[in-house]
Amino acid sequence: MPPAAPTGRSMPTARLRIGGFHTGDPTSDESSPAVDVRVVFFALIGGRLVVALRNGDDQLCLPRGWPVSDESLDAAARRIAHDEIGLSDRYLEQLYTFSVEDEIDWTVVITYVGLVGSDASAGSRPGIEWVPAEPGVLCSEIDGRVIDYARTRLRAKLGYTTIALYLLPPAFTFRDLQSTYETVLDQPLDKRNFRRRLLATGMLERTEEVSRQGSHRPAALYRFRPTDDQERYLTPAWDEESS
Amino acid sequence: MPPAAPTGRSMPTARLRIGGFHTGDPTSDESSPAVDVRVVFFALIGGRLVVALRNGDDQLCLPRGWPVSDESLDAAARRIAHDEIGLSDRYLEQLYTFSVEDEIDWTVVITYVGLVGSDASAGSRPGIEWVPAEPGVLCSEIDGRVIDYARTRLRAKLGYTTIALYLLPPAFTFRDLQSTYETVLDQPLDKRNFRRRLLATGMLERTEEVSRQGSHRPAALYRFRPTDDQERYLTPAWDEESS
DNA sequence: CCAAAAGTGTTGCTCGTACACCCATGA
DNA sequence: TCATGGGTGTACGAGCAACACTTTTGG
Repeated sequence: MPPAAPTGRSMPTARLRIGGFHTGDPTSDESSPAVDVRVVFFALIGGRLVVALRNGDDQLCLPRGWPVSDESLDAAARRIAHDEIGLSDRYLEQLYTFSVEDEIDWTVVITYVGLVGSDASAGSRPGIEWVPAEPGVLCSEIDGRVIDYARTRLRAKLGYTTIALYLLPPAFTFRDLQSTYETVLDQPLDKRNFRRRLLATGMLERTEEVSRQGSHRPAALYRFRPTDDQERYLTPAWDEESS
Repeated sequence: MPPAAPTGRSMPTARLRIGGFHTGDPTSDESSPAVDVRVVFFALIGGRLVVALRNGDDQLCLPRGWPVSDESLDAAARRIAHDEIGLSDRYLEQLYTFSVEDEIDWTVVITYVGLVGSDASAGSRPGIEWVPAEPGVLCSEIDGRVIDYARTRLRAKLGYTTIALYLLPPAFTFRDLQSTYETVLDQPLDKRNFRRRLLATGMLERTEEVSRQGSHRPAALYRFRPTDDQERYLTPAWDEESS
């Protein structure tokens, strides 16, 4: 089980809450934590994996917000995606939940990972900064660890799912695809084996178009087959939309 | 993204909340959800995979509790393990977090999976019932889905980790081990291949003792090597112990 | 015609799977 | 000696990793 780790100096917000109550249990007036949702948005910019950070109290921090009533946690995460990144319809997955406490606040933090097409950085709201997703990102320690963990999971998941899709534009060359994998996995891959393996999955579809750039042979453009229902492995098929 | 899924016929909603607000926003006195932690405890009893349920309002439900201040979520889950199952030092892993809402309550539920040695059912508190972990368990619909999902994850994880360890007594025969896998995976396995594969992992250590029972050749007893630090795959290496 | 990236096959090895018989014991 | 489960080896196929040259284009 996850061994103890530092408690994290997170945000002094002033927020009190009274009454965590419970079905059947009448002890209804103890303090109970605030809840907030944070999202690690990844994108590929200039061949680097980057995350979206915004200004926090005294340093950069992950985009965040609170769920409102009548809103599932997933919906809250989607809303944050929309409000902060201007992001429409992308990949979003729950990561982990933990609690943070300091002298003032007690907060339960539900974290998500979101993937954004490389273009979307353009559409992101002002106040959002895209910084390289390497260990030691300038942000709170807690958020830094969340980012590291998110990256680890992204890497692991790239192996057995099609989520790379969400980091790429609708049409892409094999080189684009391979670079994406190489960037996220942080290791070089063999061109022929990569091509063979990806083609073997049947996820790819070659389009008529080609990408001409530079004085060399043009590259065929591919897209993902609309068979995109396998990236949900290890995520519950239920999540109640309250509303 | 987990597309909207069965909305769960739970909860018609009343409960209003205004304004999801953000860092820097001082609107601090709106309602915020209660938080509770539920644990799906699995054990093997009589060759069946069973879960621990306790009496809820009108039906069985998962063992649960709320985190108190100065207590991490993991610690809360451990406390529940101790209070409800009388469980000391076993495997516990976070599963998923979601929110539930009805006319009265708005709750964020953090779920865990716990694994219990087959013996431990004896030590469980009165009021706990161990029921077969099959789809359609008699409990609330929400809890039922949590159990199903927990089982799915357990099954998946058995493939690439050593968690089977926690469902077995300290010493066990190869048959015990194989039955455990077969029960959880719900499929028969080849004896020789199973043995070879498990030995190849190097996790097992043959003890001097044997298990004599029945009129046939006694079986060698094995135990897991104290190399038990790999079952944390896909779980963050950090989790703040507040306290 | 040159530079630069696109595209293409084969081979060896590893790992998983299928499969059947002898062994040790208690009754 | 018999019934019962414990314990063992081999052969095939699938899939992955390593590896180098030809093709097409723009300049």
